[in-house]
Amino acid sequence: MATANIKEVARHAGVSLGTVSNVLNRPDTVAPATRQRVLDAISTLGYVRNDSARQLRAGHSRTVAIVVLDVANPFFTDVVRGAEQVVEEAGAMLVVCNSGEDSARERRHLELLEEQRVRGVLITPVGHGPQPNLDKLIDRGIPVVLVDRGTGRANRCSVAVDDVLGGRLAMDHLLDQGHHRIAYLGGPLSIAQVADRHAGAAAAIEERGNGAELRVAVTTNLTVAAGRRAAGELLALPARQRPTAVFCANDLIALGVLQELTARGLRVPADVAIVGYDDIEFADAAAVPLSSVRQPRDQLGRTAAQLLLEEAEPGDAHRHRHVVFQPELVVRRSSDHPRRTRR
Amino acid sequence: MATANIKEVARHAGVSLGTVSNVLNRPDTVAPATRQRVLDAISTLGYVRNDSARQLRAGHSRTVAIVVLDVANPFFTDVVRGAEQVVEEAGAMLVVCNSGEDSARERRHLELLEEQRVRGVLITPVGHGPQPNLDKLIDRGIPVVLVDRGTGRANRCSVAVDDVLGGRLAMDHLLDQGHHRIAYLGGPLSIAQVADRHAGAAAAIEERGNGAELRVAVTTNLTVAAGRRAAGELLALPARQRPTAVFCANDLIALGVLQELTARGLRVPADVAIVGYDDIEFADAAAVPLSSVRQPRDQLGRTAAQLLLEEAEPGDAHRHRHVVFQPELVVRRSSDHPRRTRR
DNA sequence: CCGGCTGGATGAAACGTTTTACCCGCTATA
DNA sequence: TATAGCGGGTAAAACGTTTCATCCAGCCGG
Repeated sequence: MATANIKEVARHAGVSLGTVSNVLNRPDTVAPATRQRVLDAISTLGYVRNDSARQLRAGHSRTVAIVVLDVANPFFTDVVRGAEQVVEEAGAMLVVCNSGEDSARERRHLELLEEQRVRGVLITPVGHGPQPNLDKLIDRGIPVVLVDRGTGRANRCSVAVDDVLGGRLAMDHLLDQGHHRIAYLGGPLSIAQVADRHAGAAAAIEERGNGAELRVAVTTNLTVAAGRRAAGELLALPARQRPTAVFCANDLIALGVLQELTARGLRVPADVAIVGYDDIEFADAAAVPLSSVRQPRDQLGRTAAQLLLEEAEPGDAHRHRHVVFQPELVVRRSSDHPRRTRR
Repeated sequence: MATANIKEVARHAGVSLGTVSNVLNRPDTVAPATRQRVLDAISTLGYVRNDSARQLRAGHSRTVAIVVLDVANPFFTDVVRGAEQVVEEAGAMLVVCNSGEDSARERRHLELLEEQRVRGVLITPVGHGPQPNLDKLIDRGIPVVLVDRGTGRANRCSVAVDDVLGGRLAMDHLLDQGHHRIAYLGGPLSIAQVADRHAGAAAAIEERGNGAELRVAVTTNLTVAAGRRAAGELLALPARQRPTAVFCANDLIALGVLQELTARGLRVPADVAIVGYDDIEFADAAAVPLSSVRQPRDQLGRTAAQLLLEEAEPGDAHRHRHVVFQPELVVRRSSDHPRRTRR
């Protein structure tokens, strides 16, 4: 069932091969009558363009790749959706590759993508070190845009969200509500995001905390179970040292805290207020809807894709840009309970 | 920076173009000395195979596509991970396409994939009707495997999970625990999965319920909020008509039920037992860990990919198969509380 | 010494497009 | 009337592989 090719279409329509190509690519340059004959031939033969041949001629494909650390992570799925939208509008195709935090798989993907002569690559690289693979791609003239990683590099564009600002927003809100003893829960601090969010929180309290105190409890990871444990430790403190508000490095921790506090008979937000981070889908559906810092994830993807397509555009010199988005605080019941200020 | 091609490599190594190709594809047929010369040339020139040309010659690509209804849905992300594994082991590449439940986008994806001459397509089609697009692909000789949909078709393979059995498992478990008044919560019934799970539950109670009663509450959708509302309605019943156990069509509903019951002062599982469906990540992390029916999602993906690759294998006639997996009940605290049987 | 075989290498064809240079007949303009 | 321009079309080259038929040199058995 060898699929019909352009030559057969031409023969069938009684025109030359070039004309068929014109019908396909520049329909307005061919007379309506012939155009119709060609279209008829195409449909009766069930002709389908052969993209390999097309790419071979063009020198590059019309696909853009995105390499994510984990396809199952909601952060990345949203980024993918955003990127997808832009890429498809541009008539290209987005292929999603999963490195699974494994740099060997990442490298293998990049090699395959290079063989395919992809138009460009959006990527959140594994790790934070130097990236010879990516440099190689860039040397070859394949545009690369970094997603949520290492904003500084000169030879590529990047998009990211300002985690320091996110920490600041959360803390400002808690201070506004009149809290004075506040805890930051999350870890390990080797994760850049965890450290940045803490830095923002610390800065806010320094600048306008008016003597408020920030207690940091480092967790081993960012899970619900870790949140429960951390909450348990807070509860072990004597009542008047106990924080009246906690800011968690992500929503999973926050949900764990919420569960443990509730189970031990404390009321949220009356006894303890909680603010999470990421605004995952469950934040709104929690027993007490969770305040959280939301990142514009799909916009991250959209912008990354736009930068990439812009860079891939032939012709005019492209200047690399580093776009930083601002997160946004979503206040829900878990922290919506002003306290009378007592000092 | 036009990338070096095979001809330049040949010139650089002082051999013919065909020899380079042999080094790449059948290294053992070329003498060690020349082979080494060629490899050196390849590395000094930074040569990278051009996949378009290769595909053009071969007539088809080495990629397999999976078209899912929603990239962000954990069900599909797990299926993708499973498929990915198998496909990559076979040296091919998996591209993930997202139809977003939109049949126009689905069609567009299939068209593009056909232009790319993909090796095969794994797909959960939008809707349940006839699928002219897929039939067209199959006519062209491109293997298609259906995922979690319409098991019966003769001209393609399929993989699915037995939802009727899943309903049965849940209900058997609740009956085993001594429950007599049980509710099934979920909807709309137009969703095949919701209907099948109910059918299984109803069959179980019919066969061995010994007079037990199944009350069905149809919800408008499968969300936490719907679960809360449904739970509220159950609570409105007079205490002795109130079910002592609920089986929910998915975990979101179940979580909603859990929240509402807890908020109204009922204990789970002492007052009301709950069983969910899907075993999402949060099931285990809920305030009361949730019993749930688990589907072998990644195995679904793995098997689908295997069937596809088998069918794509040239040569021997392939017989289409329909593989049905059995779900598994995971018992956690939310239903682990035997009642003394009173009649 | 010859015929046949073999390991190793070669050259050219073929895959299906897109693009470029070119051609033809016609009309409008100087 | 010569010329330029134009709409509509054609032929052929080029893209980078893979494969297949061919070739060559050396070797072995007879």
